[in-house]
Amino acid sequence: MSEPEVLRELGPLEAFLASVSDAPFLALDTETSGLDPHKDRVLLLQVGTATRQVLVDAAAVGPEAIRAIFDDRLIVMHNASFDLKMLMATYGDAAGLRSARVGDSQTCEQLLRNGRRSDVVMQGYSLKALAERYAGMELDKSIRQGFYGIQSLSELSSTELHYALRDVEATWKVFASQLPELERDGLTRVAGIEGAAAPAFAELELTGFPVDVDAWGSRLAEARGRSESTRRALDWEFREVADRDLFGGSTLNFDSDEEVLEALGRLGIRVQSTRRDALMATGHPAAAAVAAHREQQKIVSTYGESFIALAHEVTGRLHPRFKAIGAQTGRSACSEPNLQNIPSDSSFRSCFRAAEGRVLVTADYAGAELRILAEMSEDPVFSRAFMDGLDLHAAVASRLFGRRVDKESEPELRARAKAINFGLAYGMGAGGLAAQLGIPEREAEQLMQAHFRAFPRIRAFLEDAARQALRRGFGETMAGRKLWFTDMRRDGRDEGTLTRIAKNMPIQGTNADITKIALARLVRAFAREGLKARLVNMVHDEIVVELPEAEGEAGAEILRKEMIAAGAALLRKTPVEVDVMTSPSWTKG
DNA sequence: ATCTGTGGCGCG
DNA sequence: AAAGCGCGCCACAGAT
Repeated sequence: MSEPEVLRELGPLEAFLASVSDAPFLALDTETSGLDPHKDRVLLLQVGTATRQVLVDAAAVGPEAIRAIFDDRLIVMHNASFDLKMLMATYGDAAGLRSARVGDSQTCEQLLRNGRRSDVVMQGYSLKALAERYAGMELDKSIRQGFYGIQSLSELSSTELHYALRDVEATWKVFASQLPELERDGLTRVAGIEGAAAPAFAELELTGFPVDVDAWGSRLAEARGRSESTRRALDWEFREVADRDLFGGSTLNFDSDEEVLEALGRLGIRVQSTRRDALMATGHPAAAAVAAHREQQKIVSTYGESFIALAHEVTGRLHPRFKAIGAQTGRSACSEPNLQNIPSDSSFRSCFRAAEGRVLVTADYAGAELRILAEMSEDPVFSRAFMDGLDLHAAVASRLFGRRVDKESEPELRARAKAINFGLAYGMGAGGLAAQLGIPEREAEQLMQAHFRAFPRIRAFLEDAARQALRRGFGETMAGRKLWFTDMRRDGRDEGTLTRIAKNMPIQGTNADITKIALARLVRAFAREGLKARLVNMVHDEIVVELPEAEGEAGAEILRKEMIAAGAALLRKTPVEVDVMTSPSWTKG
């Protein structure tokens, strides 16, 4: 085996790029010294096609090499956001990665397999697995361990360099095989959306969400105080039926459902579950005390030490992992920590503060899912309400209850309509609606009937979505993202659950499509306008950006404009509204 | 000592 | 009081 050549200058790289200029796309891979862009770096760049690849010493070249590679070409990576994140950290803004044209063989595979049996059976979406399936190539991923912790390329063996080249070859072949399949399944557009959003997800992870660790600690201490007090209340409520420890507290473990149910039973309270609503429905103070304590414990445990310990030792910020396709609907997911389930009141949210001299701009789509439902169903009342800029829940309430309803005069009726809009739209039953509204089931039943009479298009659309899922075997969003139902019974999901998923997926998934289009447009717009704005969080229909105070106004306008444009790209008839707020800290939408 | 599944609950 | 959908994280329980 000959020693692969490692390029160290721009000239030879440009010559190589010229020699493959006929290729419809190039594949790119990197080898890094580790996974943390704030501690590790790119060591090696590999770029090429199925037949020709080169290696580039990452330390020997500058951002102009990255620009030369990307240069408005389609560049395909496997799990693109990781490579982009490392490249952004290594080469900075001058590399122009925020305007890159990107394809991602990993997300493409997720799009192709979404809900299909192979999605379940296949061992993940690793390049190794796909290379085997698509190209019959054997990749030995253990070789990659050899790169971690090394200081320079000279430590790499010729074997390791050959393996690095094979990863590019495999990525190219996999993507080339995926292209006709994407075309066949009508997924080309959404594959483009996912690729375009990859730089945005890279930026989200790289930049991180700025958090005031001291302020967080104070909020946590307050929550602990409340937790101690709810605990004392519990000890009192259960004093007759629990043993005491040395300090007079009860020895009951209130985190154990079994023990709690048993103890409640000894107090004469029969309840089937320790869910909050079940406890509250008993009307017993001891049950309410359990619910109150659990609420505090949830805060202390989920948003406690382990959460804030994730603040990065170098940046002091939270750098979560975003899964671009985290749900079968197409939604993203976030972990370590999850920044998509921070309590919505201001207690913890206000601890997310922009760095000195900067501000946060928070922008969220107003009523996104209901606008999508209006667009897809073409229901005249829903559509008219949005076109006229009306309050939809109030409009629906007026129609349902036969009199004028607005937020101020009839908050109760409006709240009912809101619960109906959100619940019934996705197949909630009369029982669920009754529980939600605290009304008898008979009344809920009548409310449902009235809703379906008043909005026949909503019902027809949802039932059609369920029917199509069974007949065609898949549901789809407005961008063509699909979820296959043919193999979903395997998960032991019953017919009812499947129809509800079928009703919900096009709506939730279209929302995800729109937000991803917006993310992609935003990073490009910020780069184009030369702003120092950075994406720092996204929560399904909300995007948070951090930028210098002086850029605040311009940045806020770009956010509004690009998010609205993203909505209009899919919703042709229904107007989209975006609420934008600028503040030193994260504010509730 | 770890692993897996479950119930519960934070968010959209 | 198993059912409106989608996540991730916590603690428990039962297993290895």
